[in-house]
Amino acid sequence: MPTKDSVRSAGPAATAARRESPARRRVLDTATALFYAEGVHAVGIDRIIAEAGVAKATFYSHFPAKQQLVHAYLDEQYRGQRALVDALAEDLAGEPAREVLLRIFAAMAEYGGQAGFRGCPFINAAAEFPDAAHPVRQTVQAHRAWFHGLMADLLGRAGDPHPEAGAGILMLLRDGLAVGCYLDDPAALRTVVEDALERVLPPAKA
Amino acid sequence: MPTKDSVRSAGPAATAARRESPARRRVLDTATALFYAEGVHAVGIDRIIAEAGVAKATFYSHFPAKQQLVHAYLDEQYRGQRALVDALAEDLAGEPAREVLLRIFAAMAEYGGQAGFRGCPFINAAAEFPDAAHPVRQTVQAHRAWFHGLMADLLGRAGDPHPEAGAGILMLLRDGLAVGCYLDDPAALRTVVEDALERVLPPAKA
DNA sequence: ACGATATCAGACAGATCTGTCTAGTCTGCG
DNA sequence: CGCAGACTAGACAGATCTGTCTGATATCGT
Repeated sequence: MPTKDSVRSAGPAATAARRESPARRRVLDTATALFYAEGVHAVGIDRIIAEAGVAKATFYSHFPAKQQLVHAYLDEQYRGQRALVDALAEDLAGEPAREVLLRIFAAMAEYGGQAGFRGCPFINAAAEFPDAAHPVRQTVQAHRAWFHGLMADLLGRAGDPHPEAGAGILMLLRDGLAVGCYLDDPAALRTVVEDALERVLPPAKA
Repeated sequence: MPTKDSVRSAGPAATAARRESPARRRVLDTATALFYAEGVHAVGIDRIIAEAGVAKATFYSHFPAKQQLVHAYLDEQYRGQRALVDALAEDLAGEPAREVLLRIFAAMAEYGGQAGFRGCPFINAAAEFPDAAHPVRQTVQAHRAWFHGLMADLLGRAGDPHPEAGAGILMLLRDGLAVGCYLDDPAALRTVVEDALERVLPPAKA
């Protein structure tokens, strides 16, 4: 059996499995923390490379420009959120879909209560990128489309007669929850969102 | 009867009635358009004074620093939104409170569908200012407290048994509506938010 | 006419930003 | 050993940003 390294440029699988440079990872981790905590435009390359402990030339060998780093940051957030929620849904595969929805929102509310929570990275990034055609905005769209689809799917399985309409409402609640956990009291929002879901979701099967 | 100008430093009324410098107004109008459309950090002073047709010294004679301009921008947004919504509520003084709520949300959804809509200026500004103690963030808080209070008040008058709980939900819907009108399809959201309100609000009196 | 005030045009300083480039170091593999 | 690739340190260019300052011009009340 060949080691990963012995398989070189032998197809897409090899490409995907290629180990990530530690310098690149450090840069992306640092950028993720800073971009999220302070905003994309407020954080300069110099600061990222200083805090990541990476030389400038190294940075530019991994990312052609800052824009690509921003895009990589958001893309990773998208993949990460998806993986997290998908894992949660898989854990609850036996539960009724309505319960899965409740748990997803509960998880989001709990996450929004953690120290350092600063809202939804996609909403925040969209605020800084007005051009809807920008790659950053396209990742935001991808994230929204995924979440909307997931909501519609779960609503359908929960017996909602109009899953698409309901998904729109759950999207409102999701965005409101993210914003509210940043700007208002996250602890209070936990019960608020529970209450909202009770009013919005189709009643649990008797 | 004295003219406005003949009354000088004769009390708070005179101060409030003092005419605004046209240059200052031009600066604030230009800044409002640019900050909202492109974000605060993305727009520099040079650009604002160029597009406002104002000299740099003039700008700095009216605003000690950019921060004050940003604050003035948000403050004016806050006052403007309040005035608009209060005027709407006054127009509908005869209507039941439930109807007033529906109309407020309908107005917001319609506003969010206009070309150039780029989300809620307060949410967007908050995304760019991480420090909760910053004056900008305090204006954001003031706006949120006002809207939350208005919602609770109207819900109370609409016969909701738990107006505070309901106001939290309406806050979720408001934030979600603003974000959604920016990032999704505003036309579709009009019916979505109507639908959500029907599920959330206490039923209309028979 | 005169003085106060507002405004304009633009140079300037100092910081910071992005991105390029040079030159040297370290590491692992054949 | 010898070489290739990844990395480091930091100078540098060119743009841009905030904020200050000088000096000229226009307006307006008295």
